[in-house]
Amino acid sequence: MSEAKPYHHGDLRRALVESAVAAIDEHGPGALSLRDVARRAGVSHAAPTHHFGDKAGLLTAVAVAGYRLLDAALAAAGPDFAELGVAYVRFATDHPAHFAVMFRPELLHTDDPELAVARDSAGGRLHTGAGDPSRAVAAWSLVHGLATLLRQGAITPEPGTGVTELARSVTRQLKR
Amino acid sequence: MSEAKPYHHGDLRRALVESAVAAIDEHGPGALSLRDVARRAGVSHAAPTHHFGDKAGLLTAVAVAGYRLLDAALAAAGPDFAELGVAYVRFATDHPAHFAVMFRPELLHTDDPELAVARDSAGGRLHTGAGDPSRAVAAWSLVHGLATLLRQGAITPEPGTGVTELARSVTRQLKR
DNA sequence: TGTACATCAGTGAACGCGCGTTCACTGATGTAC
DNA sequence: TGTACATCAGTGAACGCGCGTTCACTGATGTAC
Repeated sequence: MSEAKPYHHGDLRRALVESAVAAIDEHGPGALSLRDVARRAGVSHAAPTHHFGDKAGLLTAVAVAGYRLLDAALAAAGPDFAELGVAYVRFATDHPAHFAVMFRPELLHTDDPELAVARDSAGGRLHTGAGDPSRAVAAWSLVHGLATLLRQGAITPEPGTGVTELARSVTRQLKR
Repeated sequence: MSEAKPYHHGDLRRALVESAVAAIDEHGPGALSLRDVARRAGVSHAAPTHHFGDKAGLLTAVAVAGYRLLDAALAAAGPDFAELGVAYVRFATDHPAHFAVMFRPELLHTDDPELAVARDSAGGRLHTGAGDPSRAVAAWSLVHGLATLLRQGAITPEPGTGVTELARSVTRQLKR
């Protein structure tokens, strides 16, 4: 509650990731600037570089956080395929910045080991419910496409219905 | 064949759109710069502005070209839903730059009338084969998701099979 | 056939801007003794 | 309890860069008479 701003932030790394998410929500991952992130967090413009090395490092941290959130959401949804699909779509609409960054590999340090671990864990959950490979590709395509089109506003849920219902009705169109 | 470069290009507008497509293929639509496009076309850096007004104008021209290409591809595919889906996925992998720009509305002049006409024409064809609305959303999500994931390299066709076969096997997973 | 003039296409210099990154630095914290 | 020192976090000035856009301009073409 003190007015005086301490020299040491305490948890600047986390704060910078949160500022980056806010910036991406507004302007997209391609337009992210380290200086803007620093401004949002109220620190000097060189601070993000100090913590993440470079811009791709910061975006990689956002992607890792995203995969962990997705992993947790899929874990909570249980093993049923339809519920996994709904959770995937809900994750994309609830965390659009994370979702966007996760699928922009050209902006990331794709060789980051933490990233690989987080991605593989979430990816594994996604495959559990699918059945044969062809069906897995179709299922992933279906929910990924719906998530993408919703995020872009190309599709909007009908008034009175939510994302969850829409996702459920769409996953039902897949053969059992 | 003359070495001398004429002052007037003849079809610079078209050449600039093609240069833009090449640049987007390499670096993505977000990283497009007018000066780079001009360099590729061998003209002064102010020439693109002369033709398109601003950067969004150039990207809008790319998007319009993309919707017209998609429209033609869908028309050639005929009315069958599965074939429409295959054509959609093939369009995305054959013309990744166009496809990317078409789905980045924040980079475009979305109120451009030519854009609206081209988009609606292609969109209309896509809906013809679908059946009821819920199935149309599912079908679009399915092919759009597959196209997106293929373009990002998140999914790759198995060795020996092509995009067409993969698209067909995926669309088959949708209920009749 | 010739000449004047309007129109359009493309140029190149100049501007101001925000950016990523580097670097020597200072403030704060923790640990050894 | 005190003091010295190492370590880490964050600063702020400086750099060079590529960018979009503006603007007065020049080269080329077409049309009127």
